[in-house]
Amino acid sequence: MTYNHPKFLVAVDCVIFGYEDSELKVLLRHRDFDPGKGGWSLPGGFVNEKESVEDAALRVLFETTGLKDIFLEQIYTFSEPNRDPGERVISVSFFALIKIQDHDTELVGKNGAHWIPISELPELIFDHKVMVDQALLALQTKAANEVIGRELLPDFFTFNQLVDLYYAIYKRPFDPSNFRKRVKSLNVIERLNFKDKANSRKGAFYYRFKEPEQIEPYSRMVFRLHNQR
Amino acid sequence: MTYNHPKFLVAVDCVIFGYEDSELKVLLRHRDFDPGKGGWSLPGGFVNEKESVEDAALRVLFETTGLKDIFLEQIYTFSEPNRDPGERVISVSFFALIKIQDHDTELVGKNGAHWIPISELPELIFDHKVMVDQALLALQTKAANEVIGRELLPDFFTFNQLVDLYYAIYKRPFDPSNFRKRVKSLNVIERLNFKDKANSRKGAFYYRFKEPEQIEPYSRMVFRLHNQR
DNA sequence: GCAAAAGTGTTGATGATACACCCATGT
DNA sequence: ACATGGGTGTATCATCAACACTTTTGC
Repeated sequence: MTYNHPKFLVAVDCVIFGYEDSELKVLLRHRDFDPGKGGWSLPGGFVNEKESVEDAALRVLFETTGLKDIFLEQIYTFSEPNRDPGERVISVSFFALIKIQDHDTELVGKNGAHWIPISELPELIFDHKVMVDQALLALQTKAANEVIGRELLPDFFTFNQLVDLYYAIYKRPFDPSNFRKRVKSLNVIERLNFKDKANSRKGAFYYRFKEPEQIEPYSRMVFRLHNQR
Repeated sequence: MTYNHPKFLVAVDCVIFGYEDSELKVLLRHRDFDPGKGGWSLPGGFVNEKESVEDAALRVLFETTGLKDIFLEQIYTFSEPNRDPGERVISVSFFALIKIQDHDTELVGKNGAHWIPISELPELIFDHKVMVDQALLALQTKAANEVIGRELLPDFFTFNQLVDLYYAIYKRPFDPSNFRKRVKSLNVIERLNFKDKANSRKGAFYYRFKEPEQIEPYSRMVFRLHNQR
């Protein structure tokens, strides 16, 4: 049997976060087609027959970065009838985390995509700014509930890199000493027996994330996002 | 200009929570039509032209409960190609909170809808069980971040009713004394000068929620959902 | 006066914050 | 030996959980 109701174009838009040079960045596309020609947009695409929105998002991610097996999370569905001035499109937004150093820079360039620091966001078309804001909030929430970084940092990293990542995500300072204590207590990373000597004479040990199966559940960071009053 | 891509049926499904007889309940429909005939489903409906998914959900809510101005929050979009055996349908789930005592019971009956305690959920069609589980989690999260009850309890209520609501939502006990202290400290409810004398000789004061504009921001309950380890 | 529920107070444990201090090393 | 960032320890304060206690009232 079939239903008799209106049908809609369905698209996905991806807020792809990366971390580089102590900055949180988003992958944006410069639009060379209408609608929104000349403006900036999130990488996105239409959903195909026999494809879930998650699969469509993974396809878009592969097309723009050349990477598979990417962290991906659905965020919200935007459906205002006039949100796309061209034609009605219902769009599902996602956020993704990738290690910038791993991606295919050639592909990225070919697609007119660019890594833009979150602090220097240009005007975005349609409701894409809202998507970025929601994605950033989701990233902050994720970072509060677990030690983030597995999908953003290099495989080996120092505590300084980790705390700098948190600083970039939250735009607020963290006491390095207390941060270190907290992260260590959660038992999700392990120290390696070599150091980064580039930034100090003493050298800072490298760490890496443990394999997921070695990690106990409920290892939350739980610092207050809003620590006023 | 227009796009040339496949189009899809888009629907909404609503997890409507109510609170009655110290139990958290969900409004379910008994299906007298295919697919899923004879089973239980969430109230839902297809999205119309020129209607956002939020508007569609509000319409479904009005049709099943007779109520407007309902608390409503989008949760997730389900898009597996085969999730509906009839034809491909992409469905956006919502959760809603209503005061059971306010609703139009006649309408509800006419639609084959029933209030089912969350602890006695029957088998649900398609992926509707997942929708309920996600909605319950969203409700628990909301209850942890603010004092919930404005949309579920009668206008006047006692502290016991409030703590019982929390018990129903979390299925775990709360120390009445500490709960009371916590809620009072958040300054979101105010005591009225009359009592419920039905359950004790002393009588328990009635309270009501303050108007939203009288409430300071960041009044979170913040008790741990998972208080193991 | 006493039972029973409403409501308050106290205490010890836990966790967060601020910050002083020690460590290792290249020059 | 000292400057520099890496890393540890500690004192203070806020918050939470447990539970003893007091209050109010009808019978």
